[in-house]
Amino acid sequence: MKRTRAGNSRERILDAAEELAARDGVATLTLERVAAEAGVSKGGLLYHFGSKDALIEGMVERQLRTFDQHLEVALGGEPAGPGRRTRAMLRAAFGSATRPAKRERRATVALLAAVVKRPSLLDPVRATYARWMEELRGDGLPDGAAIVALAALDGLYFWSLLGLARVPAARARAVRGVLEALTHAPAERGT
Amino acid sequence: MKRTRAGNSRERILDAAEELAARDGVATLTLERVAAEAGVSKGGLLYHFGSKDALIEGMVERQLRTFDQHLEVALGGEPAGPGRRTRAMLRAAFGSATRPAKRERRATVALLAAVVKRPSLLDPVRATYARWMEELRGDGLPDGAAIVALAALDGLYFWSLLGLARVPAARARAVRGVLEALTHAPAERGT
DNA sequence: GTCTATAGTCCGATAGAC
DNA sequence: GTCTATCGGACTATAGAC
Repeated sequence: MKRTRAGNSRERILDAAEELAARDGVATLTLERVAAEAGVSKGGLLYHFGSKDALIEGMVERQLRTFDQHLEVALGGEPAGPGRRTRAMLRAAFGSATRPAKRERRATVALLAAVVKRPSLLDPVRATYARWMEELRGDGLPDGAAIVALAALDGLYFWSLLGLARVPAARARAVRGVLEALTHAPAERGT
Repeated sequence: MKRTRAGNSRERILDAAEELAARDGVATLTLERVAAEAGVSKGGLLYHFGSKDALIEGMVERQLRTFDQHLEVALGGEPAGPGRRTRAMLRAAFGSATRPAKRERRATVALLAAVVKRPSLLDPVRATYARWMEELRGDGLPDGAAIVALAALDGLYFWSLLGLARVPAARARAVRGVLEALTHAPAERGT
Protein backbone atom coordinates (compact mmCIF):
# COMPACT_ATOMS: atom_id res chain seq x y z
CA MET A 1 0.00 0.00 0.00
CA LYS A 2 1.87 3.00 -1.25
CA ARG A 3 1.24 6.37 0.28
CA THR A 4 0.14 8.38 -2.74
CA ARG A 5 -1.42 11.34 -1.06
CA ALA A 6 -1.24 13.39 -4.24
CA GLY A 7 -3.13 10.75 -6.14
CA ASN A 8 -5.73 10.51 -3.41
CA SER A 9 -6.30 14.24 -3.47
CA ARG A 10 -6.86 14.17 -7.19
CA GLU A 11 -9.40 11.39 -6.89
CA ARG A 12 -11.10 13.10 -3.98
CA ILE A 13 -11.39 16.32 -5.96
CA LEU A 14 -12.84 14.49 -8.95
CA ASP A 15 -15.34 12.75 -6.67
CA ALA A 16 -16.37 16.09 -5.26
CA ALA A 17 -16.77 17.63 -8.70
CA GLU A 18 -18.97 14.77 -9.88
CA GLU A 19 -21.07 14.77 -6.77
CA LEU A 20 -21.57 18.52 -6.89
CA ALA A 21 -22.47 18.65 -10.57
CA ALA A 22 -24.89 15.73 -10.25
CA ARG A 23 -26.53 17.00 -7.08
CA ASP A 24 -26.74 20.75 -7.61
CA GLY A 25 -26.35 21.17 -11.36
CA VAL A 26 -23.41 22.03 -13.58
CA ALA A 27 -23.91 25.74 -13.05
CA THR A 28 -22.75 25.35 -9.46
CA LEU A 29 -19.52 23.71 -10.52
CA THR A 30 -17.15 26.48 -9.45
CA LEU A 31 -13.62 25.96 -8.25
CA GLU A 32 -14.45 27.24 -4.79
CA ARG A 33 -17.43 24.96 -4.34
CA VAL A 34 -15.59 21.92 -5.64
CA ALA A 35 -12.73 22.70 -3.28
CA ALA A 36 -15.09 23.03 -0.32
CA GLU A 37 -16.82 19.75 -1.22
CA ALA A 38 -13.45 18.02 -1.44
CA GLY A 39 -12.26 19.56 1.81
CA VAL A 40 -9.44 21.63 0.37
CA SER A 41 -8.98 25.28 -0.45
CA LYS A 42 -9.21 26.79 -3.88
CA GLY A 43 -5.45 27.13 -3.99
CA GLY A 44 -5.07 23.50 -3.03
CA LEU A 45 -7.37 22.44 -5.84
CA LEU A 46 -5.47 24.51 -8.35
CA TYR A 47 -2.25 22.80 -7.36
CA HIS A 48 -3.65 19.51 -8.66
CA PHE A 49 -5.65 20.88 -11.57
CA GLY A 50 -4.05 23.98 -13.02
CA SER A 51 -7.29 25.36 -14.42
CA LYS A 52 -10.97 24.67 -14.56
CA ASP A 53 -10.54 23.19 -18.01
CA ALA A 54 -7.98 20.80 -16.60
CA LEU A 55 -10.44 19.75 -13.91
CA ILE A 56 -13.17 19.02 -16.42
CA GLU A 57 -10.68 17.21 -18.62
CA GLY A 58 -9.88 15.04 -15.63
CA MET A 59 -13.55 14.33 -15.04
CA VAL A 60 -14.12 13.32 -18.64
CA GLU A 61 -11.05 11.10 -18.78
CA ARG A 62 -11.92 9.28 -15.60
CA GLN A 63 -15.47 8.63 -16.74
CA LEU A 64 -14.28 7.21 -20.03
CA ARG A 65 -11.76 5.02 -18.26
CA THR A 66 -14.37 3.77 -15.81
CA PHE A 67 -16.89 2.88 -18.49
CA ASP A 68 -14.24 1.16 -20.54
CA GLN A 69 -13.41 -1.02 -17.57
CA HIS A 70 -17.07 -1.96 -17.14
CA LEU A 71 -17.25 -2.70 -20.83
CA GLU A 72 -14.21 -4.91 -20.63
CA VAL A 73 -15.75 -6.91 -17.79
CA ALA A 74 -19.05 -7.21 -19.63
CA LEU A 75 -17.30 -8.37 -22.77
CA GLY A 76 -15.61 -11.10 -20.79
CA GLY A 77 -18.96 -12.51 -19.69
CA GLU A 78 -20.51 -12.45 -23.13
CA PRO A 79 -20.21 -15.54 -25.35
CA ALA A 80 -19.06 -15.12 -28.93
CA GLY A 81 -21.55 -14.63 -31.73
CA PRO A 82 -23.48 -11.88 -33.49
CA GLY A 83 -24.42 -8.97 -31.26
CA ARG A 84 -21.93 -9.87 -28.57
CA ARG A 85 -20.39 -6.43 -28.33
CA THR A 86 -23.74 -4.67 -28.40
CA ARG A 87 -25.02 -6.86 -25.59
CA ALA A 88 -21.89 -6.11 -23.61
CA MET A 89 -22.66 -2.41 -24.06
CA LEU A 90 -26.15 -2.98 -22.72
CA ARG A 91 -24.87 -4.85 -19.73
CA ALA A 92 -22.15 -2.32 -19.00
CA ALA A 93 -24.62 0.52 -19.29
CA PHE A 94 -27.45 -0.96 -17.25
CA GLY A 95 -24.97 -2.18 -14.68
CA SER A 96 -24.88 -5.61 -13.17
CA ALA A 97 -27.11 -4.59 -10.28
CA THR A 98 -30.70 -3.43 -10.61
CA ARG A 99 -29.82 -0.07 -9.09
CA PRO A 100 -27.56 1.89 -11.40
CA ALA A 101 -29.09 5.26 -10.42
CA LYS A 102 -26.42 7.48 -8.97
CA ARG A 103 -23.33 6.31 -10.75
CA GLU A 104 -25.06 6.49 -14.11
CA ARG A 105 -26.19 9.97 -13.40
CA ARG A 106 -22.63 10.96 -12.70
CA ALA A 107 -21.39 9.29 -15.83
CA THR A 108 -23.01 11.88 -18.04
CA VAL A 109 -22.58 14.94 -15.92
CA ALA A 110 -18.94 15.23 -16.94
CA LEU A 111 -19.96 15.46 -20.58
CA LEU A 112 -22.41 18.18 -19.78
CA ALA A 113 -19.87 20.18 -17.84
CA ALA A 114 -17.43 19.80 -20.72
CA VAL A 115 -19.75 20.92 -23.47
CA VAL A 116 -20.84 23.90 -21.43
CA LYS A 117 -17.35 25.03 -20.65
CA ARG A 118 -15.61 24.34 -23.90
CA PRO A 119 -16.88 21.97 -26.59
CA SER A 120 -13.39 20.82 -27.52
CA LEU A 121 -13.10 19.20 -24.10
CA LEU A 122 -15.36 16.53 -25.56
CA ASP A 123 -12.76 15.46 -28.09
CA PRO A 124 -11.71 12.36 -26.13
CA VAL A 125 -15.37 11.37 -25.93
CA ARG A 126 -15.76 11.84 -29.65
CA ALA A 127 -12.77 9.62 -30.27
CA THR A 128 -14.26 6.95 -28.02
CA TYR A 129 -17.59 7.05 -29.82
CA ALA A 130 -15.86 6.81 -33.16
CA ARG A 131 -14.04 3.72 -31.95
CA TRP A 132 -17.28 2.17 -30.66
CA MET A 133 -19.03 2.84 -33.93
CA GLU A 134 -16.25 1.15 -35.77
CA GLU A 135 -16.30 -1.86 -33.47
CA LEU A 136 -20.07 -2.18 -33.65
CA ARG A 137 -19.94 -2.31 -37.42
CA GLY A 138 -18.37 -5.72 -37.14
CA ASP A 139 -20.74 -7.03 -34.50
CA GLY A 140 -22.80 -9.05 -36.97
CA LEU A 141 -26.09 -7.28 -36.44
CA PRO A 142 -28.39 -5.85 -39.13
CA ASP A 143 -27.23 -2.41 -40.15
CA GLY A 144 -28.61 0.14 -37.73
CA ALA A 145 -29.57 -2.19 -34.89
CA ALA A 146 -26.48 -1.57 -32.82
CA ILE A 147 -26.75 2.17 -33.38
CA VAL A 148 -30.36 2.16 -32.26
CA ALA A 149 -29.44 0.24 -29.13
CA LEU A 150 -26.60 2.58 -28.27
CA ALA A 151 -28.65 5.68 -29.02
CA ALA A 152 -31.49 4.38 -26.87
CA LEU A 153 -29.11 3.83 -23.97
CA ASP A 154 -27.81 7.36 -24.28
CA GLY A 155 -31.34 8.69 -24.57
CA LEU A 156 -32.29 6.94 -21.34
CA TYR A 157 -29.28 8.46 -19.59
CA PHE A 158 -30.13 11.82 -21.00
CA TRP A 159 -33.64 11.54 -19.55
CA SER A 160 -32.32 10.48 -16.21
CA LEU A 161 -29.65 13.16 -16.14
CA LEU A 162 -32.04 15.96 -16.97
CA GLY A 163 -34.94 14.44 -15.09
CA LEU A 164 -37.01 14.56 -18.26
CA ALA A 165 -38.76 11.25 -17.86
CA ARG A 166 -38.78 8.47 -15.34
CA VAL A 167 -39.05 4.88 -16.42
CA PRO A 168 -40.45 2.76 -13.58
CA ALA A 169 -38.62 -0.46 -12.79
CA ALA A 170 -41.26 -2.69 -14.37
CA ARG A 171 -41.10 -0.85 -17.68
CA ALA A 172 -37.33 -0.62 -17.48
CA ARG A 173 -37.24 -4.39 -17.62
CA ALA A 174 -39.45 -4.34 -20.70
CA VAL A 175 -37.20 -1.71 -22.26
CA ARG A 176 -34.17 -3.85 -21.63
CA GLY A 177 -35.99 -6.79 -23.15
CA VAL A 178 -36.66 -4.85 -26.35
CA LEU A 179 -33.03 -3.80 -26.52
CA GLU A 180 -31.85 -7.35 -25.97
CA ALA A 181 -34.14 -8.52 -28.73
CA LEU A 182 -32.49 -6.02 -31.05
CA THR A 183 -29.17 -7.77 -30.47
CA HIS A 184 -30.59 -11.14 -31.46
CA ALA A 185 -31.96 -10.15 -34.84
CA PRO A 186 -30.53 -12.13 -37.75
CA ALA A 187 -27.70 -10.43 -39.61
CA GLU A 188 -28.48 -9.64 -43.22
CA ARG A 189 -25.22 -7.84 -43.76
CA GLY A 190 -22.78 -7.47 -40.91
CA THR A 191 -20.55 -4.99 -42.67
CA MET B 1 -51.11 41.43 -41.84
CA LYS B 2 -50.90 43.06 -38.46
CA ARG B 3 -47.94 45.15 -37.53
CA THR B 4 -46.72 43.40 -34.38
CA ARG B 5 -43.26 44.79 -34.07
CA ALA B 6 -43.00 43.72 -30.46
CA GLY B 7 -43.81 40.17 -31.42
CA ASN B 8 -41.23 40.26 -34.17
CA SER B 9 -38.54 41.45 -31.80
CA ARG B 10 -39.31 38.64 -29.43
CA GLU B 11 -39.05 36.07 -32.20
CA ARG B 12 -35.88 37.62 -33.52
CA ILE B 13 -34.30 37.50 -30.08
CA LEU B 14 -35.28 33.86 -29.64
CA ASP B 15 -33.81 33.06 -33.05
CA ALA B 16 -30.59 34.76 -32.06
CA ALA B 17 -30.40 32.89 -28.76
CA GLU B 18 -30.89 29.53 -30.46
CA GLU B 19 -28.40 30.27 -33.17
CA LEU B 20 -25.79 31.45 -30.70
CA ALA B 21 -26.19 28.53 -28.31
CA ALA B 22 -26.09 25.99 -31.14
CA ARG B 23 -23.15 27.59 -32.93
CA ASP B 24 -20.88 28.68 -30.09
CA GLY B 25 -22.04 26.66 -27.10
CA VAL B 26 -24.34 27.41 -24.22
CA ALA B 27 -21.57 29.01 -22.20
CA THR B 28 -21.54 31.92 -24.67
CA LEU B 29 -25.24 32.54 -24.18
CA THR B 30 -24.95 35.89 -22.41
CA LEU B 31 -27.49 38.67 -22.61
CA GLU B 32 -25.05 40.96 -24.34
CA ARG B 33 -24.13 38.43 -27.00
CA VAL B 34 -27.70 37.45 -27.67
CA ALA B 35 -28.60 41.11 -27.98
CA ALA B 36 -25.78 41.72 -30.45
CA GLU B 37 -26.77 38.67 -32.51
CA ALA B 38 -30.37 39.90 -32.59
CA GLY B 39 -29.30 43.42 -33.48
CA VAL B 40 -30.55 45.10 -30.32
CA SER B 41 -28.91 46.38 -27.16
CA LYS B 42 -28.87 44.62 -23.84
CA GLY B 43 -31.45 47.05 -22.53
CA GLY B 44 -33.64 46.38 -25.54
CA LEU B 45 -33.48 42.67 -24.95
CA LEU B 46 -34.38 43.09 -21.30
CA TYR B 47 -37.46 45.02 -22.26
CA HIS B 48 -38.83 41.91 -23.95
CA PHE B 49 -37.42 39.33 -21.57
CA GLY B 50 -37.14 40.69 -18.06
CA SER B 51 -34.35 38.34 -17.05
CA LYS B 52 -32.13 35.64 -18.42
CA ASP B 53 -34.42 33.02 -16.91
CA ALA B 54 -37.32 34.55 -18.79
CA LEU B 55 -35.33 34.34 -22.02
CA ILE B 56 -34.56 30.66 -21.54
CA GLU B 57 -38.14 30.04 -20.54
CA GLY B 58 -39.16 31.58 -23.84
CA MET B 59 -36.73 29.37 -25.73
CA VAL B 60 -38.03 26.22 -24.09
CA GLU B 61 -41.66 27.13 -24.64
CA ARG B 62 -41.17 27.90 -28.28
CA GLN B 63 -39.33 24.65 -28.90
CA LEU B 64 -42.07 22.64 -27.27
CA ARG B 65 -44.73 24.47 -29.26
CA THR B 66 -42.85 23.94 -32.52
CA PHE B 67 -42.36 20.23 -31.98
CA ASP B 68 -45.98 19.80 -30.96
CA GLN B 69 -47.04 21.38 -34.24
CA HIS B 70 -44.82 18.99 -36.20
CA LEU B 71 -46.24 16.12 -34.20
CA GLU B 72 -49.77 17.23 -34.95
CA VAL B 73 -49.03 17.33 -38.67
CA ALA B 74 -47.37 13.92 -38.56
CA LEU B 75 -50.28 12.44 -36.66
CA GLY B 76 -52.62 13.66 -39.38
CA GLY B 77 -50.72 11.72 -42.02
CA GLU B 78 -50.55 8.51 -40.06
CA PRO B 79 -53.33 5.93 -40.50
CA ALA B 80 -54.95 4.43 -37.42
CA GLY B 81 -53.65 1.23 -35.91
CA PRO B 82 -51.06 0.02 -33.42
CA GLY B 83 -47.90 2.15 -33.27
CA ARG B 84 -49.52 5.11 -34.99
CA ARG B 85 -48.44 7.63 -32.42
CA THR B 86 -44.93 6.25 -32.16
CA ARG B 87 -44.52 6.42 -35.93
CA ALA B 88 -45.78 9.99 -35.87
CA MET B 89 -43.06 10.76 -33.33
CA LEU B 90 -40.48 9.26 -35.64
CA ARG B 91 -41.70 11.26 -38.57
CA ALA B 92 -41.91 14.50 -36.60
CA ALA B 93 -38.44 13.96 -35.20
CA PHE B 94 -36.69 12.97 -38.41
CA GLY B 95 -38.51 15.70 -40.27
CA SER B 96 -40.25 15.32 -43.56
CA ALA B 97 -37.17 16.34 -45.52
CA THR B 98 -33.91 14.44 -45.62
CA ARG B 99 -32.04 17.39 -44.12
CA PRO B 100 -33.09 17.96 -40.56
CA ALA B 101 -29.62 19.06 -39.43
CA LYS B 102 -29.74 22.59 -38.16
CA ARG B 103 -33.23 22.85 -36.81
CA GLU B 104 -32.88 19.60 -34.91
CA ARG B 105 -29.68 20.76 -33.42
CA ARG B 106 -31.40 23.84 -32.15
CA ALA B 107 -34.29 21.87 -30.77
CA THR B 108 -32.21 20.47 -27.95
CA VAL B 109 -30.01 23.41 -27.20
CA ALA B 110 -32.79 25.14 -25.27
CA LEU B 111 -33.00 22.19 -22.91
CA LEU B 112 -29.29 22.34 -22.30
CA ALA B 113 -29.35 26.05 -21.60
CA ALA B 114 -32.24 25.52 -19.20
CA VAL B 115 -30.68 22.75 -17.18
CA VAL B 116 -27.46 24.66 -16.86
CA LYS B 117 -29.12 27.84 -15.68
CA ARG B 118 -31.81 26.47 -13.41
CA PRO B 119 -33.12 22.91 -13.57
CA SER B 120 -36.68 23.98 -12.74
CA LEU B 121 -36.82 25.72 -16.10
CA LEU B 122 -37.22 22.22 -17.51
CA ASP B 123 -40.54 21.70 -15.77
CA PRO B 124 -42.62 22.36 -18.91
CA VAL B 125 -40.48 19.80 -20.74
CA ARG B 126 -40.99 17.28 -17.97
CA ALA B 127 -44.73 17.79 -18.19
CA THR B 128 -44.61 17.25 -21.94
CA TYR B 129 -42.63 14.02 -21.58
CA ALA B 130 -45.04 12.78 -18.95
CA ARG B 131 -47.90 13.42 -21.35
CA TRP B 132 -46.10 11.63 -24.18
CA MET B 133 -45.37 8.66 -22.00
CA GLU B 134 -49.00 8.43 -21.06
CA GLU B 135 -50.13 8.68 -24.66
CA LEU B 136 -47.61 6.09 -25.83
CA ARG B 137 -48.91 3.60 -23.29
CA GLY B 138 -52.08 3.32 -25.33
CA ASP B 139 -50.34 3.07 -28.68
CA GLY B 140 -50.80 -0.67 -28.90
CA LEU B 141 -47.14 -1.64 -29.04
CA PRO B 142 -45.37 -4.23 -26.90
CA ASP B 143 -44.38 -2.75 -23.57
CA GLY B 144 -41.10 -0.94 -23.94
CA ALA B 145 -41.00 -0.62 -27.72
CA ALA B 146 -42.29 2.94 -27.82
CA ILE B 147 -39.95 3.97 -25.02
CA VAL B 148 -36.99 2.48 -26.84
CA ALA B 149 -37.94 4.33 -30.01
CA LEU B 150 -38.34 7.64 -28.21
CA ALA B 151 -35.14 7.18 -26.23
CA ALA B 152 -33.24 6.33 -29.39
CA LEU B 153 -34.48 9.49 -31.06
CA ASP B 154 -33.35 11.57 -28.12
CA GLY B 155 -30.04 9.76 -28.06
CA LEU B 156 -29.48 10.58 -31.72
CA TYR B 157 -30.25 14.25 -31.04
CA PHE B 158 -27.96 14.19 -28.08
CA TRP B 159 -25.14 12.89 -30.28
CA SER B 160 -25.80 15.47 -32.90
CA LEU B 161 -26.07 18.28 -30.38
CA LEU B 162 -22.84 17.44 -28.63
CA GLY B 163 -21.11 16.27 -31.78
CA LEU B 164 -20.44 12.92 -30.12
CA ALA B 165 -21.09 10.73 -33.10
CA ARG B 166 -22.06 11.24 -36.68
CA VAL B 167 -24.37 8.84 -38.44
CA PRO B 168 -23.81 8.99 -42.19
CA ALA B 169 -26.92 9.29 -44.36
CA ALA B 170 -26.82 5.67 -45.52
CA ARG B 171 -26.74 4.33 -41.99
CA ALA B 172 -29.32 6.88 -40.87
CA ARG B 173 -31.76 5.24 -43.27
CA ALA B 174 -30.99 1.86 -41.76
CA VAL B 175 -31.47 3.30 -38.29
CA ARG B 176 -34.82 4.69 -39.26
CA GLY B 177 -35.75 1.32 -40.70
CA VAL B 178 -34.97 -0.41 -37.40
CA LEU B 179 -37.04 2.15 -35.52
CA GLU B 180 -39.95 1.75 -37.93
CA ALA B 181 -39.79 -2.00 -37.48
CA LEU B 182 -40.13 -1.48 -33.75
CA THR B 183 -43.45 0.23 -34.36
CA HIS B 184 -44.79 -2.72 -36.35
CA ALA B 185 -44.17 -5.39 -33.74
CA PRO B 186 -47.28 -7.24 -32.66
CA ALA B 187 -48.83 -6.03 -29.43
CA GLU B 188 -48.85 -8.61 -26.68
CA ARG B 189 -50.28 -6.25 -24.15
CA GLY B 190 -51.12 -2.70 -25.16
CA THR B 191 -51.63 -1.42 -21.64
C1' DG C 1 1.14 20.51 -0.81
C1' DT C 2 -1.88 23.47 1.06
C1' DC C 3 -3.18 27.86 2.61
C1' DT C 4 -4.90 33.19 2.38
C1' DA C 5 -5.42 37.28 -0.08
C1' DT C 6 -6.25 39.64 -4.05
C1' DA C 7 -5.99 41.03 -8.90
C1' DG C 8 -8.63 41.18 -13.01
C1' DT C 9 -12.62 39.91 -15.81
C1' DC C 10 -17.28 39.27 -17.14
C1' DC C 11 -22.05 39.02 -16.29
C1' DG C 12 -26.99 40.20 -14.98
C1' DA C 13 -29.78 43.75 -13.87
C1' DT C 14 -31.13 48.70 -12.92
C1' DA C 15 -31.72 53.68 -13.97
C1' DG C 16 -32.82 57.08 -16.79
C1' DA C 17 -32.46 59.66 -21.43
C1' DC C 18 -34.70 59.69 -25.88
C1' DG D 1 -39.49 50.38 -27.47
C1' DT D 2 -34.82 51.05 -27.62
C1' DC D 3 -30.77 53.10 -26.13
C1' DT D 4 -26.28 54.15 -22.93
C1' DA D 5 -24.08 53.99 -18.60
C1' DT D 6 -23.09 51.84 -14.52
C1' DC D 7 -23.40 49.19 -10.09
C1' DG D 8 -22.76 45.08 -7.48
C1' DG D 9 -21.64 40.35 -7.46
C1' DA D 10 -19.37 36.06 -8.76
C1' DC D 11 -15.94 33.83 -10.93
C1' DT D 12 -10.99 32.23 -12.53
C1' DA D 13 -6.45 32.53 -11.74
C1' DT D 14 -2.13 34.39 -9.61
C1' DA D 15 1.19 35.59 -5.80
C1' DG D 16 3.35 34.49 -1.99
C1' DA D 17 3.42 32.79 3.04
C1' DC D 18 3.87 28.50 5.57
